[in-house]
Amino acid sequence: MAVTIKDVARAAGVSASTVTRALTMPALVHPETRDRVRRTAESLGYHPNRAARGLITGRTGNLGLLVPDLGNPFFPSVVKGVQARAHEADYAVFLADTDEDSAAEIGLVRKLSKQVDGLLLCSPRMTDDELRTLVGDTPMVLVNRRLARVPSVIPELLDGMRQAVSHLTALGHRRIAYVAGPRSSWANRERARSARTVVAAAGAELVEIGNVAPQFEGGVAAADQVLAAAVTAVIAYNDLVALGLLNRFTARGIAVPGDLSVLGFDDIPLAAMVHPALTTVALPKEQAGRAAVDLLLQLLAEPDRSPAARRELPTQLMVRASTGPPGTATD
Amino acid sequence: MAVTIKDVARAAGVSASTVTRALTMPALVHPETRDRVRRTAESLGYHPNRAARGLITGRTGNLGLLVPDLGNPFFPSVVKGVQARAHEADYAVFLADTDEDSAAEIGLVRKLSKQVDGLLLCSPRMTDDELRTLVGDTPMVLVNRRLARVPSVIPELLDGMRQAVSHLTALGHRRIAYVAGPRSSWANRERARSARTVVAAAGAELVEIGNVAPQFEGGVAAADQVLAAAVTAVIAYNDLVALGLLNRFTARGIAVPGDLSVLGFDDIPLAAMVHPALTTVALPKEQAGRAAVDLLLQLLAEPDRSPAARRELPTQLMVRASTGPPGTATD
DNA sequence: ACAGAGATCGCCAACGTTTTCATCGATTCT
DNA sequence: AGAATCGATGAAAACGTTGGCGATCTCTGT
Repeated sequence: MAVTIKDVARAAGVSASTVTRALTMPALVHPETRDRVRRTAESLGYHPNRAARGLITGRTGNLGLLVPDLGNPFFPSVVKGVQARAHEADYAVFLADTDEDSAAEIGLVRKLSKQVDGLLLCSPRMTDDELRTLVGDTPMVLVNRRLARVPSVIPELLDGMRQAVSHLTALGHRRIAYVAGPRSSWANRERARSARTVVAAAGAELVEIGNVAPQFEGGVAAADQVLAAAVTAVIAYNDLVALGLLNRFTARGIAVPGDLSVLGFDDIPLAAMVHPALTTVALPKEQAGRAAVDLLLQLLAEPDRSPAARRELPTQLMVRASTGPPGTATD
Repeated sequence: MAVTIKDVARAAGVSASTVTRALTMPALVHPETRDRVRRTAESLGYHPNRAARGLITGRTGNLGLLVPDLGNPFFPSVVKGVQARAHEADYAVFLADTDEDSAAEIGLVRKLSKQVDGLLLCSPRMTDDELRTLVGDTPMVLVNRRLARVPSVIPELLDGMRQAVSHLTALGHRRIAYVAGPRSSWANRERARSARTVVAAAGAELVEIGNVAPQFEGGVAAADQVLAAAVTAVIAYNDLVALGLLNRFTARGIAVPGDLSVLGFDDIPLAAMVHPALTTVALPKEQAGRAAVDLLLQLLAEPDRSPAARRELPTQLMVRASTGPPGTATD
């Protein structure tokens, strides 16, 4: 079988306790024996059994990460950030995809919470109340959602929306549509609210359309309503929806940005690959993942302090080819 | 703290062993006590401590999944399939992204192998030799790669390529390019080989270009070489590369499919969203993930039998708008 | 009625680690 | 010089579960 701590102890001529100490509390053993123990451990290929360690310490060395839909390219980016940071800290991460289903989400939180030291909930779809009942059970941090008393990492959406709307009004747009995402999404509620605030402040008019699914199909479905709304620009809940709009507009012969400017949110890699390239508000994705792990690790290290740390990460407008002055269609 | 098996035992008036048996070997206890134990366990909210169980059984109840790049939409689909099937079987899955780096890959296999019952390697980039040294250490199954004596789930690439080339030659193409992906990718070697075989069999001519990174940028980089090769159709290593080609062709004013037909591999969701929609060979993604878990679970259940089970999954050509008869550009 | 078989269950050791607690020199302080 | 402190180590208990072994009891067949 695998090499255990006793094997190392025997080979190094010390007790098991000393081996443990040499490896995890180096200050407590004589430098000479410490090195000897470490060398023999190394040469024997010893790796502590995490189950045994977890049994006594109560820690698993694992983190859990829940995302609504890996199919939305936004989330893989966050996952990458989480992974990178977690592996640096020698944590492994359980990933679970909830398929945009809040019931599945709750079940997975319950199930995973026993197997991890802490949980990362990315854009959870459950209600605030449901979320609250789960908090306290396990250390957790929210990504892309805010809730009182719960640590979270969120983007500066209001500022992102301000950049987007400033861009559009500077181009001359005065009547702008917002295609809303899922009602259960905090990000959507926040974006809608920001849009209202910012558009009003700019003295322009906002038309709200939706809600639609946060996917390509949602955009396709909303496109005709956008056209009927007689706007000159449309801000989509996210890039996937924006791509759906773009697709349907192309199919109906609407020129973008000539007839209609389209603006997304997220800046998924895809946004720069399509034609016309999508103007969008870039959200920090990998960075959010890393920050969330940092927050969680900090929480695990000092459980009592700072009940609700919050990190707000900057956003940035990426101006590409899908936005322009209104009414400049060439044909 | 958490409720342990002793709490349940005390509450139900039996010994800890009986609780264990009532829950995991129901046949061994009297139906009446079994039900009583189960009810009290339920009411106390008892869940066995996995670390303790793992310590004695040597099983973790975890699976590991390695993918080269979550940013490639192909992999999230596989991941989804793996997750779904694993959760059904009450396994949790560790996900790790190797960033297309074979060294990181090897390290992660080593590291994860101690924390899981089995490993799923999706499109591993390491060499056959490296792979072989890792096998035997931990039960593992390969996805999208074949190696003697190792269980694997792969797509019927030759047949997929045959469908693709038949489609192109039926349209009248006689000189076809293949843009190769990473040299370290088995899938690429296999696709290239299939392309040679099938194109030759069809009496057409194949021009090989590359290797490029399996990403959008790879396609962009290869596009001009494709144009210089004077072909009428191009088959890309995968959809991402195909999209890169498409993008660069559009930028250079090349009409697709008028001047040049473009064909991809994978059928990532994105393929249907772009304009023109991409003709591509659809690979079973979620299905491959599920099949791989099935194989692994079967392997864990009966470690000795069938040293190298292999599942080959069918592929299917999705004809969309990026392919057509050669030389029909309208402008 | 009695031996043997089968069903049901409790006791206890074991899994590999961490963590007190105790031990034993060696050093420092008074 | 004796006491107190400190540094380094080992012995043993504990973590929560499982599984082998044996004890008890109820049947069955003779």
